[in-house]
Amino acid sequence: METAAEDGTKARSGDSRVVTMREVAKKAGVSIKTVSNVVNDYEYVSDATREKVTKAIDELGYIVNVSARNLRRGQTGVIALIIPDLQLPYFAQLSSLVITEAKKLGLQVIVEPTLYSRDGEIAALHDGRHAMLDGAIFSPLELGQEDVAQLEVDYPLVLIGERIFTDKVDHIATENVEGAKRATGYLVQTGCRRVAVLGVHPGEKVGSAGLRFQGYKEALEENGIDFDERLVVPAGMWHRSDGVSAMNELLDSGVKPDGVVALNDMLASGAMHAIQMHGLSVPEDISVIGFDNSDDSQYLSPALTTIAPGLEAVARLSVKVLKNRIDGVAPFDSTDPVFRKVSSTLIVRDSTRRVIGR
Amino acid sequence: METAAEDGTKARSGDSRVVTMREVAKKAGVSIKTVSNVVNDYEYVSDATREKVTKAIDELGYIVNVSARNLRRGQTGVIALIIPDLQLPYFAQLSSLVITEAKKLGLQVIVEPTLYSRDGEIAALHDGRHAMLDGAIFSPLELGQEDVAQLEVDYPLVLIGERIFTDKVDHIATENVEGAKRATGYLVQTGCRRVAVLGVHPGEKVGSAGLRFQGYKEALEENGIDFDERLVVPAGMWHRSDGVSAMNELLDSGVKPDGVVALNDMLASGAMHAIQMHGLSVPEDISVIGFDNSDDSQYLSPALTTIAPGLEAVARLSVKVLKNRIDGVAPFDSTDPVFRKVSSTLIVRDSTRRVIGR
DNA sequence: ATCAGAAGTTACAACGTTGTAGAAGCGAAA
DNA sequence: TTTCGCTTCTACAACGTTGTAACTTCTGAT
Repeated sequence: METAAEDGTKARSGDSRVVTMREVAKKAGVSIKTVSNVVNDYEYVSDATREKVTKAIDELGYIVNVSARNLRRGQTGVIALIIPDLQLPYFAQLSSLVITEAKKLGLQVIVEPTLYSRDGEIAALHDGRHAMLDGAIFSPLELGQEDVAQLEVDYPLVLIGERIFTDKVDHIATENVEGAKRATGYLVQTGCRRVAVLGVHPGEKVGSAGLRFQGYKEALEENGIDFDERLVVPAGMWHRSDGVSAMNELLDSGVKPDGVVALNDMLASGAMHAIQMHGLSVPEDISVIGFDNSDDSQYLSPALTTIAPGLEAVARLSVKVLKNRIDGVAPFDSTDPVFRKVSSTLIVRDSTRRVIGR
Repeated sequence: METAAEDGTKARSGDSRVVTMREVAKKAGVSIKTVSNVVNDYEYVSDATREKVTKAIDELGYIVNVSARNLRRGQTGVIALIIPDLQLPYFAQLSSLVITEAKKLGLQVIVEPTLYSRDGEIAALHDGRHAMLDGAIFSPLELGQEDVAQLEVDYPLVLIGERIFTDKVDHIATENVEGAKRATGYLVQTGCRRVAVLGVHPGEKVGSAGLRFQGYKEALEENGIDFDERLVVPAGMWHRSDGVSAMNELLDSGVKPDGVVALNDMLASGAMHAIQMHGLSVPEDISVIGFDNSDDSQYLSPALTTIAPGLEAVARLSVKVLKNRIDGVAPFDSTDPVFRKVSSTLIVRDSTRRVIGR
């Protein structure tokens, strides 16, 4: 079954030796370089020659040796996506989209989960493995504003998210403030006057929790609604069970909210559960709105109204900018680092009441 | 800012040229091959030389050029993981584990989602991109028993899951039958006598749904409980909302189950919701048990009792077997294709009652 | 002192591709 | 006819590494 080759190189198991350009060239009766030219769609190849070569390629089942090409070109066509955890729906979705976008541009993706470790993030950025990567997209979770220096690496890097802000690295951000503002504003439009917020991280400024909370406050202010400290419920983690406890805490405390802005969909899911367990109904008694438009938010009962942060655009833009950098092209006609904020969308489903007067 | 190199090769942006073994060798006063030997931990290098070289490497900031190594060795150290969808928690978890295991063995992973397309699966298996991959792990969803031939590829391939069975390819399977049997048996031990099953795919034999349903039936038989067709609820999809509808259907039909085996955790989550919306409680009125031990099953209310299919083991074994094949080593001392079934575990949480008599 | 064998090191030739530079062919302008 | 420019094709030399085989040097047994 195994074919052992004469020299050190191992032949792939199966029937055939590996075909090289040399053999294709011989069969087609042209030079190796001409085969290369055909493979790379070089302009100045006559139709006759092109056809001869293509035929030979097909007959021999030739495929380019990517390692050799990489060596010669000094590139690999592979980028890294550095994220905290592939199991978090948000990042699973992001990864999926990045992989799809990268494929369109002929890039492959190696996903590198840092598993919530600061050292993991630093290691991923500086790891020698990058020797074989053309660039990286990085979504920090542990690294913060004080670690800006870590981002100065010697390969193309695109930053996503809102943990760190710097003008030295390309950055694709999402509308955390604006999104939460829109969510809160929407609840107000539907008639809510006592809007609670779940999942706040007290003291945090930069980072999803801080920014989303800020959006909540801005919306209240714009709508002339007084901020009420008692309607603010912190939650360190953003799992479903944290939403359950936070909501229970709120309901048991006696304050009666008529709307809830959950800082992510998991919290919203837990909150809805807690509300229903209290014998109240969503959205009649209390409206609930989430954030992220995670894959299963539409399958909750009731289906969750939420903010879609535009991950597709984040994926598309970050891959595009990275690809430009790799190719030495200036993205968006600017040599400076790019900063782009992707706009969010309100997805209205059944966990909120109708807008008044429509 | 950009440094343009003299010849075609682009230097990485930043201050330094790329360092090669040649330069390290010169600095350390040894041959290139000796540097290579040090880098590759070759046994017969004197301590003095090793130190000289290591020092030079550090000072110059040398890292191996993986493309050159790949070319020379005929390998890339990269494997593909072909799965239906990275956004499904089950596959996100699997991917995460495979990446971790692969890293331990010095392999990198390219995740290739086929997005529920038959052509996607076939393309992923036969794609020319595999030129740069050492092997692949494949979890089929669309391909079935009739497609066995598609698995005959000329690179190392490890199959996981239960859609296809063949003795020509290494295969790591999970205990679908046994797991569902254990789940059902456990409900019986806790006193359930009218155990419903949710998510059945009528007519299916191979595949998770068919196998898990079979386990359910075997458990009933072993426990001397009559099979009741009315307690079987089909569901094509396995989303949370499908669990809600299936459970509603069951409860509204008048049959009164005292236990529910949901064929996955999402269905279980939906089922619990429906039960609670009917004013019944879990587990007092109806026990619910899931399957998969998905990441958030512990965060449901109540926390879900479920079957953990041993994905860590699947990941560990599949990567190990693949690595062995790549290295030309016989896994588990057998040259024949490997077939291993990973054992499942019952995770007892709060959605089921206590075992009687304990 | 001699010699076998192990330990330590090295020169050389690949691995398969592509950039460079230039040759060959050909038609049109001078 | 010569010259020029364009198209088409090719020889050659890298890219940076590692396997092979051979060459030293050293150790210890004879």
